[in-house]
Amino acid sequence: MTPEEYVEEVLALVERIPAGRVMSYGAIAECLRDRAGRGSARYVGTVLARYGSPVPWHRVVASNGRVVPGHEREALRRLRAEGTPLRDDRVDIARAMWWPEG
DNA sequence: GGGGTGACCCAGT
DNA sequence: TACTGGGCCACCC
Repeated sequence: MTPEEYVEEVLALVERIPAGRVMSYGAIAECLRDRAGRGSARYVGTVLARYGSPVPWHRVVASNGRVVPGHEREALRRLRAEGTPLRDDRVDIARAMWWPEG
């Protein structure tokens, strides 16, 4: 599997995250590990930094609920609009975390 | 082939 | 709660 194909897998998964829910970088990496056989939280972050603009990237947050560095305002604005559970400027991961079925 | 670099994660303080 | 150090992994010089 080429890096380009891995990017496509990441973007496709991010697109499946429902409004009002989120996934962490680590969760995405672990989820794709079965399909792609590789990948890490760090690399998922790198992929979204470079290629994430077309997808709902604001639904991807760090495992501690912190939103995307450098895009806090935009991310929080969109998350609030979707009704994502927030605690101050962080996502309430326990309530918002989403996993694909299967 | 070696080393630098992250939109990370976790445990300890 | 905030900061630190170590581990991590794939890409890219």
